[in-house]
Amino acid sequence: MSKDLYRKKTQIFKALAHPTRLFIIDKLENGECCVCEFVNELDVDFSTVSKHLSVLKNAGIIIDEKRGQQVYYTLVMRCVCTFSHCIETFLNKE
Amino acid sequence: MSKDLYRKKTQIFKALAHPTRLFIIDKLENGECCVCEFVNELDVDFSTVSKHLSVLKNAGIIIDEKRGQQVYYTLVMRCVCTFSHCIETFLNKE
DNA sequence: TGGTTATTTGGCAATTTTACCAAATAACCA
DNA sequence: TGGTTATTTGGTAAAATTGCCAAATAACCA
Repeated sequence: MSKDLYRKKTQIFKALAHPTRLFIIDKLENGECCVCEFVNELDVDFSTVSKHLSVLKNAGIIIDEKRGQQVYYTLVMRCVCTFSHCIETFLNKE
Repeated sequence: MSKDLYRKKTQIFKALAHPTRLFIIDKLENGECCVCEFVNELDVDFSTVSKHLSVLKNAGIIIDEKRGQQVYYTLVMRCVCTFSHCIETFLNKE
């Protein structure tokens, strides 16, 4: 496999490698959410949440749609959830 | 889900988020390898390879076994491969 | 138009990750 | 025992990531 493909794949894993971003993915598993919903549940600045969302968006894991004043995010790379659940099972065994 | 679980899950993703470590995982999909095999195929210092292996080992993704002078590594978190293939499919679509 | 709300962007200091070199350890063999 | 090979560990400078604040944008409403 090419170096470039490994680099691109790495970007996906890097995008997921943060507690806040994993929380966002978990919430999105059950359907779209607007930015304000994440801000309400996370104890971080709204600008920080926005930057985490843009990391996931740039990686192609989620997409955004503006409706009125709000921006809604949707999970497109659904297999992240499958893997995430596998990790949970794995962690429970230890 | 607890903050601690998110932190632990993040460690798994961080451990995977490097081109060299993804290459290692790919090779291990087909069975165990010794450190020297990775060093031969990667254009980095052997101490660097060793440190990447220890990152994966500490995350519980691979395990090691010493036989003679050599150390062999085996992939235990096999679902990483499934996800890795999903990402490849995803990247090919774009 | 002016004000309010929702979100993103720019900038920056603190923290984390990375890769190399040199040195340490460990197993084997002469 | 001494030398060689395989691997890990410690140290360090460079690069990347993070989270906050302040400022910019963008949409809505009075």
